[in-house]
Amino acid sequence: MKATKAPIAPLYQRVKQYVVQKIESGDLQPNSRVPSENELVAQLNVSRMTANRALKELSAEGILVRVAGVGTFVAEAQTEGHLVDVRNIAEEVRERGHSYSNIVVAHGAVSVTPTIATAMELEQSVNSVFHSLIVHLEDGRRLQVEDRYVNAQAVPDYIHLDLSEATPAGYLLANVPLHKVEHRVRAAMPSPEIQQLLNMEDNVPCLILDRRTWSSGKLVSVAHLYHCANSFSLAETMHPKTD
Amino acid sequence: MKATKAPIAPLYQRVKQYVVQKIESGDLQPNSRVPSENELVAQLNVSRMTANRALKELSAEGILVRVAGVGTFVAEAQTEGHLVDVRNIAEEVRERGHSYSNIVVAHGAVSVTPTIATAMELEQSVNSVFHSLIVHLEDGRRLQVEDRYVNAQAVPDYIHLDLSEATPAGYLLANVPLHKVEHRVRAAMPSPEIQQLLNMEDNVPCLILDRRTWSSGKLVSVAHLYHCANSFSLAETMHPKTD
DNA sequence: ATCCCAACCCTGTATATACAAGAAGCTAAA
DNA sequence: TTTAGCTTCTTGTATATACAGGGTTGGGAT
Repeated sequence: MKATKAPIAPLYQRVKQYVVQKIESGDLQPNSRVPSENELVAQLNVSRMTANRALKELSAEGILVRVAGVGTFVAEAQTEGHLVDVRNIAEEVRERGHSYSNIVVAHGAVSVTPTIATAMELEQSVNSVFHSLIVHLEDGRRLQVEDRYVNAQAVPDYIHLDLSEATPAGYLLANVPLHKVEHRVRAAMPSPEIQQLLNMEDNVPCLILDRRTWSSGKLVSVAHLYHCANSFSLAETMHPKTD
Repeated sequence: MKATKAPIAPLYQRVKQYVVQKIESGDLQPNSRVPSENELVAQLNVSRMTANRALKELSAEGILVRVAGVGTFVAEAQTEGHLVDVRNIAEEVRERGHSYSNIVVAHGAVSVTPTIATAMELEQSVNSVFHSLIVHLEDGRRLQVEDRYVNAQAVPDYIHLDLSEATPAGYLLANVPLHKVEHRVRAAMPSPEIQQLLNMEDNVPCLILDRRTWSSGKLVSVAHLYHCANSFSLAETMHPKTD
């Protein structure tokens, strides 16, 4: 064909976008059938190879599932986090091309309990820490509950953070040099509160990432990040050096 | 009746293999230039589109880096601190000063199901893989259930492994060079079989580590490692570089 | 000597075409 | 009724062709 004047984005990317739009708008639900290559050819006036590339890449990205001889379908939402990185969840979501939003359940100072004091390596004289409880959403879907405690001595301005503008992780990464990080991954059944915040069905476990960060030898923050195990896993691929 | 066909991998995969071999053999070092699309056309007698697909996919996998107008180069090997080591569980237990033992539930060849074929990236001609199901014990306590599938073509001697003497991970680490590892951590409720093998109470989730290993571009083994979430978690501490 | 431009090689994108193979449904034969 | 085969739709692979645009290099004009 003679089309293609000054394409802002490559054609195959616009085809991808066309399909993604239909998914994100709710027009196409998980497991529903997406247009076949030949249907995209007819609808969008592109060649089959271009439609093939678009669907193939969306399949490689885990957005779609293709079955030879049957068709192409919307994949079950299954988010994959990174094992190693200390990342800002808002950035991760946006990098996947999705929209980020959050719900702030709590954000203020709380008095120290023995459990908190131990986890945060606090001295006896400290009797107050900051606490935030936030639900992070990806395309409106409840992805993560962040239950975070912050050392008020180390980051006194944390309490003034506007959580509609920034995430705790983003703020801390930008304002406190990171000297040591401890990660722990565990599984557990959700408490009723967590279950409700994540909209989880009964009898489904949580995958929990506990993260503690230090700066200049002082513990800065403890975060418990809860995810519904049905729709979240942590993954990484590495290429070891050949010995 | 089917006509006699060569049960071989698609051409673009063989081109990928051709390039990966050169890298893993040390023939091509990081940052060195790999054959251009047109050079592959001449060397392998394939079309440029096929060479393009091979290089494009290797680029997407992080093996190569492509620069328009310049060429294609071997990517720097990424080796950083990882949450999950590829370790031998028997060694880990003994390093903790405890006694290691195991129960072999199954060890033999099984026929390939579609699920297995997909997970193991098997070609259609392959209809049998090795399978082991082992319970690993630490001081008599059931620590981990290892549900492992091994590519029989890649490691034909695996089936003769004496599991009372060695673990699958130990054997594979010692006998197959490791070129790529994929880890996935997830949580799920145990199947009745897993629950029984781990002696788990009701309503307790599993923490599951899925590990896939490749050598010379071929998938060698898929392992599902099940742990009782009440008594197991994954942890790591790291010291980030100060930027 | 310096600067500009044309030639050339590289990757990136787009199309038309072709055949193979998987899956499902319909039809006709047993 | 059951079964075997045919048709048709789907994805998967492979090729030839074309043009666009980035990057390098070298030659020629100034």
